[in-house]
Amino acid sequence: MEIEPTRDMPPQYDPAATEQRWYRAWLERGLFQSEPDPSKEPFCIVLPPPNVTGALHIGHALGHTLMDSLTRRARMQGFEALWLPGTDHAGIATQVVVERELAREGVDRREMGREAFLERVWQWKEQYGDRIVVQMQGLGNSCDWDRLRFTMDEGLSRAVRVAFVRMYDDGLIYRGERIINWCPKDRTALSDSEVEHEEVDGELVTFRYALSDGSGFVDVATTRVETMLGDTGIAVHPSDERYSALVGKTVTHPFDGRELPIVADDAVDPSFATGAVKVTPAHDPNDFEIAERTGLPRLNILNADATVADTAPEEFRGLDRYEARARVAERLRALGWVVEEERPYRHSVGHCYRCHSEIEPWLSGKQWFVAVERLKGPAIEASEDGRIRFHPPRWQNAYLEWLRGLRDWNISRQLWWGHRIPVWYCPNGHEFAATEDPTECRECGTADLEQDPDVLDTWFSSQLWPYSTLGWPEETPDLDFFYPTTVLVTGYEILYLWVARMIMSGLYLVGDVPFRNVLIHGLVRDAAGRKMSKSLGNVIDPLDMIGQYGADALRFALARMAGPEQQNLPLSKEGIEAARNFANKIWNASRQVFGSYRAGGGAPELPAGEERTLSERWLLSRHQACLQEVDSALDGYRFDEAAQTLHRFFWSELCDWGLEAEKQRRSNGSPDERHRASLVLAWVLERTLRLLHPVMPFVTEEVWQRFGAGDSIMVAPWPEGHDEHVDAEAEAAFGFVRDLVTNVRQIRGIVGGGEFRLVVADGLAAELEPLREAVERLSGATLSPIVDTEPEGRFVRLSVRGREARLQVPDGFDPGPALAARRKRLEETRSKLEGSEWKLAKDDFVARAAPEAVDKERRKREDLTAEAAVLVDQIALLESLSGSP
RNA sequence: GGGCGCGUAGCUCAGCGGGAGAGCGCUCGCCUCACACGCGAGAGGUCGAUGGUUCAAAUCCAUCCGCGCCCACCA
Repeated sequence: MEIEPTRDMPPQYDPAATEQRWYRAWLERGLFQSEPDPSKEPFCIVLPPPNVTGALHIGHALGHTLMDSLTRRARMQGFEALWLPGTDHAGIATQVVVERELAREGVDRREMGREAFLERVWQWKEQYGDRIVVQMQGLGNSCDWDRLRFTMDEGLSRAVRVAFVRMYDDGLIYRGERIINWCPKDRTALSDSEVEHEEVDGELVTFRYALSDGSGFVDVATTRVETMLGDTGIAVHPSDERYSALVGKTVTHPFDGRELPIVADDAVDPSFATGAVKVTPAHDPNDFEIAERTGLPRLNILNADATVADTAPEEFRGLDRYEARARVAERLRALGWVVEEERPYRHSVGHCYRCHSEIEPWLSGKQWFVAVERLKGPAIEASEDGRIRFHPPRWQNAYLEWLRGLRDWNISRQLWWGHRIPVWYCPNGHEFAATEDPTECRECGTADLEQDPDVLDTWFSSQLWPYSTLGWPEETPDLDFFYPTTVLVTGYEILYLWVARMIMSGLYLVGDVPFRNVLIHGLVRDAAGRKMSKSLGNVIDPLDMIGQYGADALRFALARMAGPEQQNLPLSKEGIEAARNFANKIWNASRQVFGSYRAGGGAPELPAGEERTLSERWLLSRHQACLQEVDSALDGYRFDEAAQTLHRFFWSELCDWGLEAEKQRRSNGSPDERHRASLVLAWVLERTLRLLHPVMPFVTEEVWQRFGAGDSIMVAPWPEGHDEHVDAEAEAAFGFVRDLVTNVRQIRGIVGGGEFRLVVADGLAAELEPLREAVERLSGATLSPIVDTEPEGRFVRLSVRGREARLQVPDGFDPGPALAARRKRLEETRSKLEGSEWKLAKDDFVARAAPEAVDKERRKREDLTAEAAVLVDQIALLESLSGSP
């Protein structure tokens, strides 16, 4: 009887018709929601909040796939699993986007004023801020959307103010006048972590200052000649004999006649260039410090937009910094004071991580800083004593080194969009921080208060994310239950910017680490290993891919690459296509099972052990191995291994052998018999679907529902181990069958007409009898016990795992291909055998190698010898069949 | 200038002390009653180079070559 095609399952899986339906169902049933439940263990991941301005890119897709897989598995394992989503207000990024929009309307934000501008940004946020949320849902993310947070929510804003005030009152936040990283395009200060250093081709210009007393010159070198307009001194190393006589003298500035003292300072490297440094305290961090120590004055010669300020000689005023660079060089040349040709010079220059402009070290009045000295220690300890574990562990060193070298963090930004610094000033010179808007000065009672105009670095609010989203500073049940969170999943690019700061602030403000594990995943690249970028045109858009191949396919393609050691994850359309094919395979294998299995009656149950066939016992045993490998892989965040194990088991074992072995049995007999013959397969399929669900949520749910085994696979329990299914005997016995079949297939080569007959000894024939149909179907040869007389001339001898069989071939059989393959294999076998014999003949090996190694080598020699003999035999027989010598 | 990582089949990578592996691609044959998004059978590698340790090295050590990344206030 034929297997009836399952009526409601078309031959191709259609993700588009499936995914949204299930996502809505999950949402409606509230399956993503999580509340503290003392009867369960907590599991919590906070989503690294994407920028509200952002669209879902492939990097998000990777991180989200990993987080969703972890969360879904934890949920199935019985944890109270919370994946907490949210978005980041992303100070500069968002402000720039809205400014650009305004520019198209011909409006400058400064014209509209702070309040109107902020209103406009909020409007923008209301309109577009949810876009990325919708995109995340398309990926299948099982976030608790009822808890969606935004870094500028009322609650989180309060958390920011409370954190600031607490640190301010504790002396950890201070205001100071120090040189900072200034982005002239965004017109704001940046922290050190927001500056990206890049090698740039520039020029090293060496020029001279004349000594004021006319006794000579001092030569200095610089890559930014324009800064000489702000020079206030010359520094040399104290023990540099070339210059020791000059210390204390002055040089005269060529353009404005200022006298610049020559000072001595240890920071000068006598071996670099001329050994004398022009000191520009307002435009170089080193020079700033030299000036601090030696008392040189500061002279700021740049405006906020990096044009030359009025403090410089008139002829340079208003010039852009690059124009000024050229003009100053030109004027020096005109003076004959450029002593060397300007030399091409490759050096490292800081760039803004947002707009990529060159950063200008600048002295821009007072800025707010976080003093990191007291925060570092606990953060270092937490990692060293294992309270936080990095995956892969090598990131711990990077983290520790960064912390040890960390300097105070500039947190004030000269922007409007963001958390305004909660500090107020009164005309009497008082300054204080408050969590709520004050009405009068705390010290003198005056109502004439002015709030600091700056806002906080975006990362100041995101560093609070793991606990502010759980209700901090209130002592909420959420915070109590879910904090510290389980694992933070992120790329390495924000390890310092974000991860390290969460750890420092969490320890300081909450008193415990924010997460127990940090999973640093690699970077998705194109198939050629290049970074994806718009300019290269090699960007893979996750939304496109979901549309074309389905979310499951994209997720599987990403997960199969993502191990903690994998730094580069090359993704290609072909890879996603292969994953799509896998989803289709799952679908079709299920169709096949449901062709005989009577679905709908709940989770499949296994028949009693003695009723199981050999291939069923084999499949159950292999399934246990699969389960174990998947568990251990996922416990170690080795998604690549888990995905590959599932792929191999499902495709190469379950489908290629488990499903095929008893096709006949499942298509013969009464519906009842066919159902019984499908029980083991259905059982294994149902469980394998559960193992696949965290990575491929949609297709697994769509198929799993047909079992009628529960509300949703999302809340079905994670499969438990069944040690009693591990069956070495069945694995060996069925392994023999597989080898036998493969041997026949190899000899048979091309499926031609005529009858192939597999002739075996009586004992083996009896053993294979229960598998007769499977063997015949899979090998394409009929099985028969040995007959009294030798089979007629046309046969090939087989030896499988030391057991003999003969394959009788039909008249028209062309032994050519098989013959060629066997000859090649014989050659290989002989060369291996030679190697093995040489090894065993060597006294050193037998005497010094481990006894097991020698035994193994002896067995290997025997196997190879036998194999070679069989091959010689086969070749002779095949030759006689073809009539060639 | 420090630190980390990588060079294995055409491509992307696994293996990390004892018989060279996977996926994709390629070749050949098959529309075999779940799936051509499929089935079966194959081809393809001096494991970057040199030297060392070892009975034994893709695997450990050293040096070199090539590539990538992170950190850094050398004008």
